[in-house]
Amino acid sequence: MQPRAHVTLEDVARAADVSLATASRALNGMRVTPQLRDRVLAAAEKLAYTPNAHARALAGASHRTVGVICHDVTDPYFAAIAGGVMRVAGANDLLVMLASTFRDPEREIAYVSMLRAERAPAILLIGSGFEDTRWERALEAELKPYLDGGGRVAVVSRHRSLKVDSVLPENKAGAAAMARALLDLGHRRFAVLSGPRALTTVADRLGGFRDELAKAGVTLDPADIVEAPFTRDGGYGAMSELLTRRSTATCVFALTDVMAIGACAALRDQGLSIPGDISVAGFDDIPIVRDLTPPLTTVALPLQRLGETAMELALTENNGRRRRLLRMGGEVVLRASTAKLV
Amino acid sequence: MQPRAHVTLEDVARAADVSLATASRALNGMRVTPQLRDRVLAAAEKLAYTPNAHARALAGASHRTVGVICHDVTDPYFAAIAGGVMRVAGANDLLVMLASTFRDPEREIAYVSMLRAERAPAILLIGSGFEDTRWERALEAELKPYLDGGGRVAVVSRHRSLKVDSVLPENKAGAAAMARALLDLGHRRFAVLSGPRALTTVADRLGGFRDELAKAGVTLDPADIVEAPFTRDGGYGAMSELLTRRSTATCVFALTDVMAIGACAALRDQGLSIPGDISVAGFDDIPIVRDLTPPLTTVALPLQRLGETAMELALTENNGRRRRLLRMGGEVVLRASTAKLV
DNA sequence: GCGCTTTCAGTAAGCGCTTTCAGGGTGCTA
DNA sequence: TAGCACCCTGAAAGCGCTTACTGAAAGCGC
Repeated sequence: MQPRAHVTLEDVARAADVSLATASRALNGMRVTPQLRDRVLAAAEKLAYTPNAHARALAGASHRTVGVICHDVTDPYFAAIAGGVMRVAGANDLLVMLASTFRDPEREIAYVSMLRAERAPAILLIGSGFEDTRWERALEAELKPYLDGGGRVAVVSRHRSLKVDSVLPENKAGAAAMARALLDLGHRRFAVLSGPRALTTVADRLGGFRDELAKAGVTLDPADIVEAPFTRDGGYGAMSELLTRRSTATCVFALTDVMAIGACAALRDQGLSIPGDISVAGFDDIPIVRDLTPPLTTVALPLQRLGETAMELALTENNGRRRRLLRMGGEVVLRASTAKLV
Repeated sequence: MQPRAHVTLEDVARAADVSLATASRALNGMRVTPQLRDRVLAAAEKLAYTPNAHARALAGASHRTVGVICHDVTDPYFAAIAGGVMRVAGANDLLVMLASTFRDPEREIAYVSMLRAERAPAILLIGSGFEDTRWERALEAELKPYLDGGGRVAVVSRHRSLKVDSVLPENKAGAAAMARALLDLGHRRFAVLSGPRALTTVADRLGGFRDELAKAGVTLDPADIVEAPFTRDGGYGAMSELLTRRSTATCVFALTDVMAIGACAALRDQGLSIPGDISVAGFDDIPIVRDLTPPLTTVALPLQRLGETAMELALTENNGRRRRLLRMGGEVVLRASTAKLV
């Protein structure tokens, strides 16, 4: 016998010989005579009934799937933050819909639109905004009606003009602190492995680093700044490029740990020792970096907490006033990948 | 002015002075007089209209969100597979809903139920099944009606009794190959860092390893098998335990790379050298292991392809006959973490 | 110019559920 | 025993959209 495509509430009601309303109430735990309730539950069980979430959502029941949009789930930085988001979501009995844009602004907007269509109660944007006015406008155009409709939005990282709750990692101050720490170690000649200029995170970290160096009278040679994708291979390529340029830097600052890992691989492949020949520092403090050899000096961000906090912001009312959680992390963690210069 | 909670198709139709049906057709690209279509599109744009996905799904339009359930997104193994899934999904214009069960069987079933309720066109189960009859029954009970209703399911890793399309990594043969490779290096005394016995993956890898050793007349001392969670910290703990037990093993085989990473950290913390004092091997070949020092010997699995293949299986018709893609990966990659015993 | 097909807009019937509203028992008070 | 308040159940009205089906106008051949 070919089973019906979908068992509906009506089937259950008929099997239990009650009305639709009673079946619905029994299934949702509202007041119903125990006898009837048992009949309904038994029928539902026997028919392997699953409510149609769409019908339910359409009929007004609030639903429990929040959307999280990040740049790349395979990047440990986002994975760690997503882990935090999911912890809090799980504790609140929420499903998480995780989407990966692969850093394509268009796709990011498409995802927001999709989530809006799904009437997700909350949308979390994890990851840097783009310094791109056209994109900002489009995103805002998408978000505005969503917010007006009662949707909740929270972002991790800076978005220039978004009027939403934000969790802001200490990118600028953290990079500045790193500059100071590296200067303290005696370094004077630096190279930076940078990411795409269009990301606000890049602007903040690079700016913070450069400005702090400038305060100490150290300037960053433009030839010592290499731009590459925010990936392991991006870091590898950028470091290789730097080596072919015969940079005289004694210390390389990678704007993310993931890039730093690639940089270390490139250096190893060239037979250079870290920190003997050159020091390497990163940013983020993703879990793996303490297991590297040498363990990586970096700027620590409480990644999991970033995610947890964002989710909490999205779950609590903000009464229309945007909240900004600043000063998340930013302490320099000196490990063995950076050496003191004598 | 307080905007309406949600702009509906009716608002658009009214603004464009056409009927609901015409508005719907215009928005969906069906044949409509250009003049009317433009009016509808302009109205939709002006009102920032987004169709309600639930209403649309309910009204019969197929929808484009597939569900992926994995054990832990923060684990690079799953992240890599998920990356593959998303690549194929993206190419087919599908949204991916990624859920993390944190290895809780109950939660896994809850997620399947949820996805079923959402009427997702496909569900992907990434990660080992549990050797637990009760759980299997429950999962099957959930999946059966879904499949009967036209849902598509694909799994990565072995599930004992699920009649669905499967992508099967070479766990057993891979572990056996590793045993042979390690024996060839001259090792005779092994320890294994194992995961939860309830996982089929554990049974396969441990069994394959042990059986192959047995063929060579080498037995695994039960005291040299330590069971711990499939995480970095699990590996760290298991290795520490092994050290306090004063195991005489010359080589440690961790059932996953992630555990191996933890094991290496534990060894380093005890001042032991790899592979000088002890050799370490893992399983999976997650991207990071080649950047470790020393790089890790492991059994290579084409992680991204695993995910891509699973998604492809779910997207193509199987005409009711389950397909099983075997022999995915399983080659031993010898790196510097294992030494030849003289 | 008439009757035919063809084209395209509008009307209305659901999709499966929640929830308001009304009605009919029941138990209590007077 | 009549009257009232309660509590439950059932009928029915949507939620916002898609898609037959209907019907009018326009194009065509003879």
